[in-house]
Amino acid sequence: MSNAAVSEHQPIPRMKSEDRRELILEAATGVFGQYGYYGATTDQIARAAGVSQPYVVRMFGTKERLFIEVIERALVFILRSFRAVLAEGDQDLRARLGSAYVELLRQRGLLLSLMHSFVLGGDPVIGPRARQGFLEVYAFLRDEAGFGPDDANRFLEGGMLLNTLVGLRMSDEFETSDAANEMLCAALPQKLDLLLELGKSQQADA
Amino acid sequence: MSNAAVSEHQPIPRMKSEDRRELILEAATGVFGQYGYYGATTDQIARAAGVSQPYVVRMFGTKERLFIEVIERALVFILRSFRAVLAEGDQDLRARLGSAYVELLRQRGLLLSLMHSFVLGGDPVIGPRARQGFLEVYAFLRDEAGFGPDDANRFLEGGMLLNTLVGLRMSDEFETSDAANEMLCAALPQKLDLLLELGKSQQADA
DNA sequence: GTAATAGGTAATTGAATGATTACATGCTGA
DNA sequence: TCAGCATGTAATCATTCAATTACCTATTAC
Repeated sequence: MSNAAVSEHQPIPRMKSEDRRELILEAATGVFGQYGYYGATTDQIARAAGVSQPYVVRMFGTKERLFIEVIERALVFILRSFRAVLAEGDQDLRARLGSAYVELLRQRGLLLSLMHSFVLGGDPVIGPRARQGFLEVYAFLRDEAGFGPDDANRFLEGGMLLNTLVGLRMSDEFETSDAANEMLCAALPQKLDLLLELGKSQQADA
Repeated sequence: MSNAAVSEHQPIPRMKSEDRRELILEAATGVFGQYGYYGATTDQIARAAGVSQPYVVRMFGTKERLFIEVIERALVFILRSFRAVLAEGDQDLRARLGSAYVELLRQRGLLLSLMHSFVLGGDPVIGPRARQGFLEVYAFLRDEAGFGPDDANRFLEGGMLLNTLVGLRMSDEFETSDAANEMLCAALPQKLDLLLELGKSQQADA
């Protein structure tokens, strides 16, 4: 064995808390997306972010506040992504917004964390934020994208089915069930490849 | 105070376990629908059913098995309700099935328990059951109701948005938010009254 | 250089919760 | 009528988990 510099006490570098915050939010988005608000633990999130459990709690105060930050951040991502689409012109807007929505699946857990918040609308803290977030998206579609009530509704319907199919991991059945195959093809006219690809990579994780 | 018959030891009547089972499943459907699989506790369910917590666990073995039974029972309700619609003729089938689906909201927590199972598709036990249930509904639409892939998809899209709006308790904002008002009107062409009515009664519960 | 501050963790705690055990009592058939 | 089974509960256990405390060490400002 080399004896050089073995016990040299080299300092462990530290990150700016703002960066660490972002890492934790990203990890939390993934874990909340998979297990939901109650099912996810601060310890799982901490490990996914590579920090200790107390650090997570200290940085966000409570698990509840962390979850709120996760869904508010998710909403910012969605609206930013939608506005970018809008800035590129208004041809085929519906399809391009849909496409942008599907692309958000790349941010692991983002749409699913939101979905979990949507089904907890009865919660006194989470509920109001979740409703507000949903209504912000609706307001975007109506006021910025120029959709009428029916088009906005159609768009949201498609989004919620997509979220559900992703939550269900329906892509797992793509090859084993004809019905699943057909349903996924109908639900994702384009972008099916993206869903399948992400499905495989997350199987590898687990 | 009257002294008559005070300590008369009158027996506490007992229920057949099959009936009790049904009571518990109904209570569990409501509690799981509100809090989700992880958020609901066996104690809450027991209290809602008017029995002790150990009784719930003993009857179903584990909380997980209880949840599985809840979602399988929910699916039976849905398909029974859909088949009843089918038996009444095939005019306006889409609208009548949609109407029957909304009526299922009367069974408190039924659609929401399912929705919670859908977003836990990554769970090794819940996931497969949830996917199977969803695919059964799809198979009904295609094979029994005679929908094509696109119509079936449209139907499911509408269903998932309805589930989401119910989970969000969006009806709470019906009077306070123009956007919510408009969205709900677009999403539930008929049957809006039912949603609002149920929303009020469940506010009274809480 | 050296306080002071910021970025972190190990150890622990207190409450919640699913599950188990032991026990009590109503019901039913021979 | 009474033995055996079914219906049910009180008490408790073992675990998990969010939160707290106490402490350590980079980094930074002066």
